[in-house]
Amino acid sequence: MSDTAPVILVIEDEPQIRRFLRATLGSQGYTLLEATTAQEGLSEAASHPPDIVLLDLGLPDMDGLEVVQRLREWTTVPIIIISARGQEHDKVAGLDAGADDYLTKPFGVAELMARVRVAMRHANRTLNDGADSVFKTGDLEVDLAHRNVRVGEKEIRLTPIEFKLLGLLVKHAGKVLTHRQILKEVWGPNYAEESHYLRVFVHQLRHKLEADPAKPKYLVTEAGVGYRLRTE
Amino acid sequence: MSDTAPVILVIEDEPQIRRFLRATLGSQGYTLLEATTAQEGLSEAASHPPDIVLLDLGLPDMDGLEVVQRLREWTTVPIIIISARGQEHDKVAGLDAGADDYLTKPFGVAELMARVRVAMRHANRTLNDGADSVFKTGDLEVDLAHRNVRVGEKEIRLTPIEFKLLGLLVKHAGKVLTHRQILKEVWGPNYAEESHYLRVFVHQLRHKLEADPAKPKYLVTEAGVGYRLRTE
DNA sequence: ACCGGGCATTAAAATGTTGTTAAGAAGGTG
DNA sequence: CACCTTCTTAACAACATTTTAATGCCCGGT
Repeated sequence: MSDTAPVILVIEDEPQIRRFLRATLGSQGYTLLEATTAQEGLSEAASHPPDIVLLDLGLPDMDGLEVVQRLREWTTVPIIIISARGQEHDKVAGLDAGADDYLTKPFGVAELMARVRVAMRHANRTLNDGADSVFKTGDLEVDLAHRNVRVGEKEIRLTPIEFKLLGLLVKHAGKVLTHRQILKEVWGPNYAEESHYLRVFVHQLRHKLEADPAKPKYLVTEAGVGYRLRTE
Repeated sequence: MSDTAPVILVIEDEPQIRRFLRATLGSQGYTLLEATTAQEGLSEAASHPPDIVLLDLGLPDMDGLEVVQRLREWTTVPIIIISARGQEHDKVAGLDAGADDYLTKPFGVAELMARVRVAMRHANRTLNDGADSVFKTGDLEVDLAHRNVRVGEKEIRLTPIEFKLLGLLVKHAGKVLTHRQILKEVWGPNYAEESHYLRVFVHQLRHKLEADPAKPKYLVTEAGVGYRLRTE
């Protein structure tokens, strides 16, 4: 299985810092996406939704705070601001705009890495409060933290998108998610109307998870609305 | 959204800083719990679970990291460390032990408040899916947010229009809604006169919800006027 | 008791949504 | 570069919901 490494999007115009981040984060097993302008960063985030965003406030083409706001219109991905501006009011503005953390340059690698780990914890902490993070219903068992899925005794292999889709359903188990909600979360906001993607992947998931894919027990259709993962 | 003020537990031995936090946080509408030792802090957290913990690492009776670990054994409450130790390895250790943020003394009030707000955002997000309002009357249970409906133990599946219609009735439970009101809300303003639509769907709803559809208990007809969802 | 107007019931046609399949493109890996 | 997996795309089949229409029922007024 191509071990799905967490994806970090770096939006930063200074090549030196990008190189530095590429080296340190890359060596820790993260996959890096890079953008050198705000525009590029926003569209990159939309087309390849990352697990974490590292954002430099001092971009040439747009105010960093606006970038935060634009991201927050559709995603709750952790945003860590990296900025040369260390004034308190800058930090407050950044955090209140929706960022999750704020690091002032120059910063230490170790601290950055630790704060990235905190962000990963938050991202992975699904909506179940403190309880064990394995979801069970019937024969189906989904361990979000360890990224594995079982039906009965059998381990199920899922592709990245399949897992993301199932993960989303698990996080909102019992609740109906609309096609648009799912598409925006899994594929990114540009795909909100591409509901045929969803059909294909729901089909594949059922094929892997359901005893009788034609009569799904877990991943049920709410016709005209969306899909739902049934709880017992 | 609880109507009660968020509770912040401050574990800090220096009276000055406690006083300072009491003043600033208190004036922002937070309720403060205070503990001056690690022991006290741990038992306070256990007996009155707070929404956020502010933890000083330099406590007299126990290492701050151990406090974090002990808390993390049972709670995911946001922990913000406040410490005089500003060395990078201290921060890394604190964050990796399970803290969510790390502020070095001396810190600005505004930044602390902003980071508390970030923590509150995180804490609230986990609750969002849980307890929305579910409407109940007799055996009927309607959860608008999750979009599901039950009668007794049995899950009822509704089509989009059926659900919209029932949802409207739930939102105005107990009140009579005229045919025109319902038609305008559910089908749109151009359908205000098409009352036969309504009859068909009321019939279908009753068929799915009522024990005896001919003698409706929940969805009752107000002859000459409209329909009403009966409350108990 | 009869009539009429609103209401309930039913079912088939029309419309819209979802499921299925397969082939080709893209991406990653050795 | 050649392999493999995964993703995208498209076309068609299967299904569910909504609309439409026709019929029968109940109740109050005369």
